[in-house]
Amino acid sequence: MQQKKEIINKLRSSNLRPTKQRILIAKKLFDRKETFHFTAETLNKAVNKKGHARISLGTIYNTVEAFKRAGHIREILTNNSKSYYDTNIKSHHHFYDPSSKKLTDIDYHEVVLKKIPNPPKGKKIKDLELVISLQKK
Amino acid sequence: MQQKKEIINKLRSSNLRPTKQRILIAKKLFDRKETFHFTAETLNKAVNKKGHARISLGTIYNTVEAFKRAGHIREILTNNSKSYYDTNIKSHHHFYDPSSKKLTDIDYHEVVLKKIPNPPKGKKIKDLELVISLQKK
DNA sequence: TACTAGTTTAGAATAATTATAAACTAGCAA
DNA sequence: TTGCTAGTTTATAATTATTCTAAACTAGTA
Ligand SMILES: [Mn+2]
Ligand SMILES: [Mn+2]
Ligand SMILES: [Zn+2]
Ligand SMILES: [Zn+2]
Repeated sequence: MQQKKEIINKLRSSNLRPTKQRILIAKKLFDRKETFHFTAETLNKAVNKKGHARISLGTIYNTVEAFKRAGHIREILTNNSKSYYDTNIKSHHHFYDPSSKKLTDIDYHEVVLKKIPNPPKGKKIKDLELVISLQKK
Repeated sequence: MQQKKEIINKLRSSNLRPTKQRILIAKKLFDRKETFHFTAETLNKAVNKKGHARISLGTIYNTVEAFKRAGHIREILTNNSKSYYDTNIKSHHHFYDPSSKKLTDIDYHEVVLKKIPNPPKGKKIKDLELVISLQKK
């Protein structure tokens, strides 16, 4: 759970002015216990609930991109037409349920890779993501 | 390397009429030594080179979808805005180089998973894809 | 050869995202 | 405190990838 102060610091530390909109979006994203997996659309819905000042969709996109560049969120692999983002920025894996289009975290240590191939010449591994797609049993 | 006959059989066996367009696309896709990773756009370019009868982009999309449904190609995980497809339909993994946006196959046996988590209740694993993103060393 | 269901096509429609440019505001300085 | 300005937000237009539509075409069969 992140206080407003912390959120403002987080924004300042990444050279993002703590505007009303960014603070509200950051609260929605980071002021929660569990990891949040979202798209621009779901974030927009979450943020533009009754009782809040309305935030334009443009700002949703701008802010998601800014938070991503700043490393506060990461984009997840899917083969959906929409981009999916994750408030869990640690390297980790996912279950993907195509029927609900929902992602679930798998902790990095829940997966043990006994053997992986060497990266091609001149390249090193930046990240390693496993997606386990599910189906009805 | 697939002969025209084989290609026609492949189409027939999946209830796809072997039209001029489908045969040409299938040749481009399957009549080659290595795995082919492509998007609708790259396939369209490959197929609509000089010397060939022109195939509409609509047909490219229709055919890719039909081949995918028939199991002749599979869609790959990326976080690109375009859909990526693969002529390698065996379960396998990929290196992804964000700078070139190119995928490279990793044979299934090049990766050994020593431990994976149990799928949630009522679900089983349909597929398991690992993507290793690369960066300059 | 003629029929018909399936296919192709150009073009329109849709969906997600990005660009534009005018109005607004956070942070700083006079 | 006020004014300035660079950064930000917003509505709206533009772009990009993909899907839809419906008319023209054709593979397979009778
Ligand atoms: Mn994708
Ligand atoms: Mn994606
Ligand atoms: Zn996650
Ligand atoms: Zn592959």
